[in-house]
Amino acid sequence: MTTPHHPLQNHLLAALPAADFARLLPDLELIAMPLGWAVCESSDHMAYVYFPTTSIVSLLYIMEDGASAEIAVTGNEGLIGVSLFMGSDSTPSRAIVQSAGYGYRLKASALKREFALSGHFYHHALLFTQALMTQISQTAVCNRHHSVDQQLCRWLLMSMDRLRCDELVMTQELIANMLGVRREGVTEAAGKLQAAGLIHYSRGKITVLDRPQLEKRVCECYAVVKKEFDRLLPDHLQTRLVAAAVR
Amino acid sequence: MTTPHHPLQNHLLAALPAADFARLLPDLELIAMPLGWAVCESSDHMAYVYFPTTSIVSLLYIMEDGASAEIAVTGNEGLIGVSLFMGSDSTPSRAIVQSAGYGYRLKASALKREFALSGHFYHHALLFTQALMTQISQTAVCNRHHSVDQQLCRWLLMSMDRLRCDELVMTQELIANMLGVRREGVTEAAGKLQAAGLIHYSRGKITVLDRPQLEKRVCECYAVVKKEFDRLLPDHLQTRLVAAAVR
DNA sequence: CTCCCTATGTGCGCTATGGCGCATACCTGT
DNA sequence: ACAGGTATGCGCCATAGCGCACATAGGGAG
Repeated sequence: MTTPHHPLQNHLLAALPAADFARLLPDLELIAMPLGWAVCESSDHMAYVYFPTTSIVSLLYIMEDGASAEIAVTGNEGLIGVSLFMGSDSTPSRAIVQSAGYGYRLKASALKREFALSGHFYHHALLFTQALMTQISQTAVCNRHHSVDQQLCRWLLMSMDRLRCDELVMTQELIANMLGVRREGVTEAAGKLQAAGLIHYSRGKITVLDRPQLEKRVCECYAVVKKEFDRLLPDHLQTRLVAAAVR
Repeated sequence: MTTPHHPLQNHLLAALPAADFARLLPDLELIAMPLGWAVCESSDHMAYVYFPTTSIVSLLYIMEDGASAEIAVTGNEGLIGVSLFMGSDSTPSRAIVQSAGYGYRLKASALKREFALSGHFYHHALLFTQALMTQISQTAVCNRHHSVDQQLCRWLLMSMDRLRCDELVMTQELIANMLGVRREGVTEAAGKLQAAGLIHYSRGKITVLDRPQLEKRVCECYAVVKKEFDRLLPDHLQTRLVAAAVR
């Protein structure tokens, strides 16, 4: 069974009134998003905004010495390329596909045309941006105060929320890059979780076995961000209804 | 000598075309911002946006266990209350006056009226928001990878940039709260800087003696954020000219 | 079936930072 | 001048995370 692709799988697009969506549809271009693809390099002038549907994209900051840290992560609840409508068209961070999948992209010109014609898209885009700011803020706080163990739980939960399944294709090395810690630190933290029976992993594949227990171990940051996304972007229900109708 | 107050001391207001500024002027209310005042509590529904002129305001996140961490800091280059025009009217963080001074505030209703009448203000407000996102992102990265020493340098430089002088009224205890580290950690880091002759401090007053050397010790985060602010908000020169004309 | 590459596991010492308790010194108000 | 509070200094130990070196193991390619 092949998954059918549709722009409505992205919540931001699904939240648009039918007329606005119809106007945008011809400009939406399905695009495969392979693992590791740099959707946007730091300081790149972006020509498109990207709407993930089945992929997950991480915003990463790469330091001068090569060390990295994840700033935020976006799946089908949002978009990549906030700077395009915030007034600039670049940021100092890099966007990397963390989980392969698909998405749609929209030319910057089409985006601006749509913003000029109707305020709905703009409105949702700004709400998403505010939610993104919350996520970034919480990342800052979490980096300061919480252990690798807790951060791994947070990272797993956030990734699961953005996929439909309980299985992630992801090496510990990559997770370490995201969290900005040593690979061994991830090995140790993941080992604890596996010993406790919460997850199972093997050679680049992680399966979550006991999500409720993961939620017990995670720091408050996870809930804060989730709550804020739900508050600011309460379109999840609508999305599912529309997606069901499309299928 | 008393400092005369004027809304144009705030760069965002100074960047407005004369007509837009004139329309806003009657609604701008001068307000004293004493040290430690919570301009906005977390999850507070905001009724005003605040434009610092001579004050500095920190965005703080307070954790469940009481630990805190600074997310970003804003002086007369920006405003407090981004959520008001991003679509919501609250955030999970708290805004605290870090350096006493003055500012102007504007009712949410007047803000929205202005946005409807002209896009200039909106445009600058969004650019500022993007710069703020960069600052928050860099805070996240800095928290992950840099030492307390480096972060103290960053904090001092960012504070100096937002004041006109080289003297900060600030205890090490408060700095520790901002950075989210132990007070003793700040004592130690500040001690090193004082021993090296870069700063002098005594009971809640810090004087920067050798700014160039501070810039040598600071991590890359400081420059990244500064560059981004200069790129996105290149109105500093204009501001000074206007401010000079007003005086 | 075998080989090799890559992912994971482990051990060791090191350093930065946290937690705690307490000493000191300075400023301010009376 | 004095007292009291507050800001700063310091020591001690615990521990999380880093850097490094290397061992092991699973799984795909031939």
